[in-house]
Amino acid sequence: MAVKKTSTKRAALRRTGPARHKSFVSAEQVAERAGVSRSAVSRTFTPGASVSEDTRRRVMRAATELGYHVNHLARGLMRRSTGIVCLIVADVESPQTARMVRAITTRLQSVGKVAMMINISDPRDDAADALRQTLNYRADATVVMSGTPSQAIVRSCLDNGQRLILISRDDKIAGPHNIRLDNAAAARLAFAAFIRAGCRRLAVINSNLGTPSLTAREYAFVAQARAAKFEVTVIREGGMTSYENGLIAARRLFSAEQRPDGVFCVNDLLACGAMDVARKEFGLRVPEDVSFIGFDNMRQADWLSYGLTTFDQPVEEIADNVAALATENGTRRQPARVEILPKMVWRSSVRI
Amino acid sequence: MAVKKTSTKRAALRRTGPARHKSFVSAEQVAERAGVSRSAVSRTFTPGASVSEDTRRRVMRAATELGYHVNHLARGLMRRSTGIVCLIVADVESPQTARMVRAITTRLQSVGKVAMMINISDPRDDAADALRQTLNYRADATVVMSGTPSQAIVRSCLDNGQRLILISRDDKIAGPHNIRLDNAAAARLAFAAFIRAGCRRLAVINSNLGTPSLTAREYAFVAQARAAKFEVTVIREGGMTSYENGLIAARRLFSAEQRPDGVFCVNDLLACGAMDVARKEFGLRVPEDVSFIGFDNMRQADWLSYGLTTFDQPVEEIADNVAALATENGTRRQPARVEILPKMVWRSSVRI
DNA sequence: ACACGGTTTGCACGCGCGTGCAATATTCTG
DNA sequence: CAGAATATTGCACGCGCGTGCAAACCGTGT
Repeated sequence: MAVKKTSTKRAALRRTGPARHKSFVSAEQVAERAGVSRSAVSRTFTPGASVSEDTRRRVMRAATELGYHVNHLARGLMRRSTGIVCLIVADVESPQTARMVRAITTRLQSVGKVAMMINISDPRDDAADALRQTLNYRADATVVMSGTPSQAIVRSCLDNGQRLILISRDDKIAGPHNIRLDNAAAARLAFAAFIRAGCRRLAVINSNLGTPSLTAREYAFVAQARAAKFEVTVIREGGMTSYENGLIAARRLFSAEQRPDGVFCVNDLLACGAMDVARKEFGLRVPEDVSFIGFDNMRQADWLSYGLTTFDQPVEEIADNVAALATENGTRRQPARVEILPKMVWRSSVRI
Repeated sequence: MAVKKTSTKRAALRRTGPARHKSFVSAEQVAERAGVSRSAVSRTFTPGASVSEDTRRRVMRAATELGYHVNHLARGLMRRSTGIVCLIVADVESPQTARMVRAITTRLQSVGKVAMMINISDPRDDAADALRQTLNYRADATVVMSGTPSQAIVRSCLDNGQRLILISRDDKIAGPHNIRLDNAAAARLAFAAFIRAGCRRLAVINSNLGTPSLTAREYAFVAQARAAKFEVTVIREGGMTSYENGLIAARRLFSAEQRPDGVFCVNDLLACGAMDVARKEFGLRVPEDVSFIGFDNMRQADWLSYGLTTFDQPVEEIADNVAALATENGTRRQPARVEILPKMVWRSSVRI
């Protein structure tokens, strides 16, 4: 009884106290108004708990009248799970990344999670600061889409029981789940497509970023071509795989004596830039004079001005995997390794 | 002394107990290892608190050894602020939205906040579910970039003392902060530009979305043109202001007997679609045969294939305002009303 | 030796919530 | 109608943390 009294006093104090600062409604205030114990309020908002229909109604009424909303932070303190999933990303503005973010956040919401987004400025960053944030907010899982986390911080996440999902991080890091694309296989398909189209002077456009997955595309293409006794010009331009660097790279490429007739770009942004230079600045026709193949299948690849043949990153499938890994509860022995073969999307930038 | 003992026992139990489930390290475990009280640990991680250099070092050592990370959720329970800012968005994949999201999340991080992203499926949604999430996580502030929140849920947020920032929501909602663009002024500038270019047959391309800001652009343009005795064709196509709807709208527009020679598109995506159709499907030259003006200044507007004259949404300035409003602590009497005049960006899609 | 001012430390409480346990209310069975 | 079985409720504790308060400590001056 004494306890009840003090609690009532506290609640009353909050409403009329000197602080007067607007504050969130607590379960205790709802309980007081509904004339029940605080437990009853908790149980009303806990699916499967034992509450009579009568008290549930009274609680709900009081809750809506007061504008009560369960505090997920406090709830996360009790339950094992906070419902938060962190997304670590370097370039949300890039069309492909945005596409992936959309797919993942939407999918996560549909399984009752909420996405927290953490930007890192440099894709080559080790993302340590970002992962620390992740730990600070006790995220159920962390999805790393950019950056190459160091072994130390990865260990820290894993030791704390946090699920870690790496997307397209081809580095050899032990522990976390991994979702990757078969970049090499795609690059070999690209080479085959150029040969079938009759291309003889091949080129690759990449950036100096040095991300493993981008490098894998370049290397596999070059290796396959060299094995078939083809010359390949490799151009790496700038620090990001941006449209602008595609422009610059193409200018260098087409200013050379021997102009290539088949250009593999490690992503679509570079490809769009390169195609624009080929057409607007060198008067070349695509695909008659030069063929292009990109990677990602970003929305713009399908625009009339480009019609870019490319490889689709199946973002929905990736999102499904992320959601599954983020919500699974049974502790598995082995980290998952999902490998997806990107499908080639034929458009009009390669001769047939 | 007795209390100390039980707490020690608890900590020991956690490490070797039967649960064996990996769990996060708590301040108590750090305290035990460092041989200090838990308060000392708290104070070590609280800037400005009184801790001697000696204990601070010992705490830090124990913390890194154990892999301790302050639980921001529990901290948010005590402090007034959780550090979370919610972003409510409908179409993260749209280039302009992605651009804004990048600017805002980056800016928020630089002032010590972290962004939580909530997707809503339909921009016409009232975003009630999303705002409830916001309240559940006790976000310090909520930024609404899409959707038109109903007065009821807005009230609920405000009553709970949550800051609410609306971006480009021109609806008349009382209470929240508002950051908007002067759409009407921009539209009038567009009209003036067309006239100076010698355009006589004007048109507007819009969607059926009916978002107030989009509608404002259309209406202001039409009103200005009518006032100057010009005919204006208005085409509204589809439910979203997408590239694809730009294609469809332009096909209708240029199939008419009287082809327009100046087209104002309420955003850049529509404009790119429309330009592509004009050039590829109707063989028109831009800007010789027809001029285009868009809105947003998304990255693609500057691509060689488009060179679109448009109005810049100053995302950095908007992000600055958001960060300022999200962090201010003094309770202000009046909600802020920021109005920004978008600057015209001249490229090559309008004759000069 | 003592007093005094300043710094550091530990205790204890509360933030808002979920949940095991025992007490109580309700329904069912014979 | 008694007694058992079940459904509901309240109590009390703990989740991990910040912080006011008083005790303990340290150095200096007399």
